[in-house]
Amino acid sequence: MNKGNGQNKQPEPTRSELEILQVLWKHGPSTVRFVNDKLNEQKRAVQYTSTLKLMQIMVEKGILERDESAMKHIYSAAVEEKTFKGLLLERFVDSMYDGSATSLMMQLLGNKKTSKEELEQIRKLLDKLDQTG
Amino acid sequence: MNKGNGQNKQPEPTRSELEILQVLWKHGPSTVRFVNDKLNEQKRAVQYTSTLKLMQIMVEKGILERDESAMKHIYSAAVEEKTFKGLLLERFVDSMYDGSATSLMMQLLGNKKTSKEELEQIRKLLDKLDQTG
DNA sequence: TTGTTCGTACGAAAAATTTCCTACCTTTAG
DNA sequence: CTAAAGGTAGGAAATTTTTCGTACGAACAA
Repeated sequence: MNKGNGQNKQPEPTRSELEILQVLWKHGPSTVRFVNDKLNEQKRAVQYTSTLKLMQIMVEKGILERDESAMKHIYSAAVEEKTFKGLLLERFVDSMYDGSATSLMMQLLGNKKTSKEELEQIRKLLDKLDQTG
Repeated sequence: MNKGNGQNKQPEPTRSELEILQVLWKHGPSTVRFVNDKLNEQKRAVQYTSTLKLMQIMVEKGILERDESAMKHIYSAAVEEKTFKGLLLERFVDSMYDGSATSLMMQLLGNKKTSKEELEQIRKLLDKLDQTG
């Protein structure tokens, strides 16, 4: 049981898997060739078949989807970007900041210099939350 | 060169290493026994020597420090919690949110329901940043 | 047709991470 | 003293993750 694909509960994407997801989210459904090129731009050299293999595995895991109708298979993320990142973020907060989103923000605001516009944007969001919440 | 320990640029702590760091940050300098117990509380079973080994490796990497004056070695984090987490956070933001702290916050505030107190706390921080910055 | 290019499939090697076994030393209770 | 309990060291095995070599089919230009 639990062998083929299927939308299992994501155990924890590996770092490489994440990189591939990023490309697909950013550029939409793509060929292996395209993804591989992107990776090689941003990263150290990676062989074409390595990327291929990884993406195939991700299909098995249900992280990616594949359209095989044409010879050049088209891969796309099977998980929605926002949802997925949200999940990872939550885990990050949980493990690193004891689940406190606030303390994470504190750290963030404290560390990096955020532009006035950004601060303003955040403030607006806070206001909106106050109203609705 | 670059073999023993020494404060090299952290390549990327593994998940297990992070778990150990958490314990040490939370409880301060500890014995392997203590850390192992904590891990077993929160996690699946881990053998004592596994934890030991991992912590030894971390010392070699310079992530942990060890006081061997007594028979029961005392381990402590060689990296400052806030700094280290800040670094990881920054990487997280970079890779996941294109470096935009704001969009991360958006996501965070949007997803999880944050208490009024927490929101207020953030607002205060924003004010302070406005003054100083 | 023929060979070159580009694609997938698949097995396995390589590397990195994690786990544990075994040996051996120290401390402590009896 | 002796046995039991608890430490560390280190090698090696087991897993997981990543990379690549090889085979082979389709497309395409010459």
